[in-house]
Amino acid sequence: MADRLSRDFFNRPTLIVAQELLGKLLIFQNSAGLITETEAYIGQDDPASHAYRGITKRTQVMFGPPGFSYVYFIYGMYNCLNFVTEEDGVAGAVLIRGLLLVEPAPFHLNGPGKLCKHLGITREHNALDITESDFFYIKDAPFTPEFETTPRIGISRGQEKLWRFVVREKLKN
DNA sequence: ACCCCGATCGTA
DNA sequence: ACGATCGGGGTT
Repeated sequence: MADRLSRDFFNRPTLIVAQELLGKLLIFQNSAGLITETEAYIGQDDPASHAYRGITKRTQVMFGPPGFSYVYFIYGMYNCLNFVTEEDGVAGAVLIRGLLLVEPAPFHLNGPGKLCKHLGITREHNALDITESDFFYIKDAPFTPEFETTPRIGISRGQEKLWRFVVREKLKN
C-alpha cells in the first residue's frame, strides 16, 4: 500500500512524529480512526518515560527500531497504545490518546485506555511492525491539522514539558 | 518473596 | 476527590 506510513516517518525525533501523527488514519483490523491526541515519551532525560531507567523486558521495544507498536498494561485494567520512534538503539514512543473513529461507526474515543478497550488492542499486539502488517498500520495524510500543545496527562514527573498535542477541532466536543 | 506505585477511568 | 485492580520493577 503506497500511502502507508513507512519506517522513515517514525525514524525521526519523537516530538515531530507525535505532532505529525495528528490527523492520520489508524487502521486496526476492522476499525479505522483519525488520531486526535498524542503524547511524546523520550527515554533519556524524560523521567515520565517508561524507558527512563533503561532497558527492561517491558521497555525493550522502545529501544528497538522505529515503526513498531508498544502496548503496555496499566492500573490493573487498561492497555495503552504507542508507536516507537527514533533510530534503533534510542528509546522513544508516541502515546495515542484520542481517536475519531470513522469505521465501523463514527465515535469519539478520548483516552488511551478506552481507545484500546474499544478497538480490542491488548499486549498481544505489542512489538508488532506496523510498517509491514496488513491489519495494523497508519495511512498517510496530506497535512497536519492545527493543534494545541499542553503538559502530559497523569504523570508525576516531567510536567514542565509541553509534550501533549491535541487537534483543535477536537476541543469543541 | 515483598512492596509500592502507576503514561486510567467511572462515579461521587 | 477517590477507589478499583494487578503487573512491573526495584529492593530484600
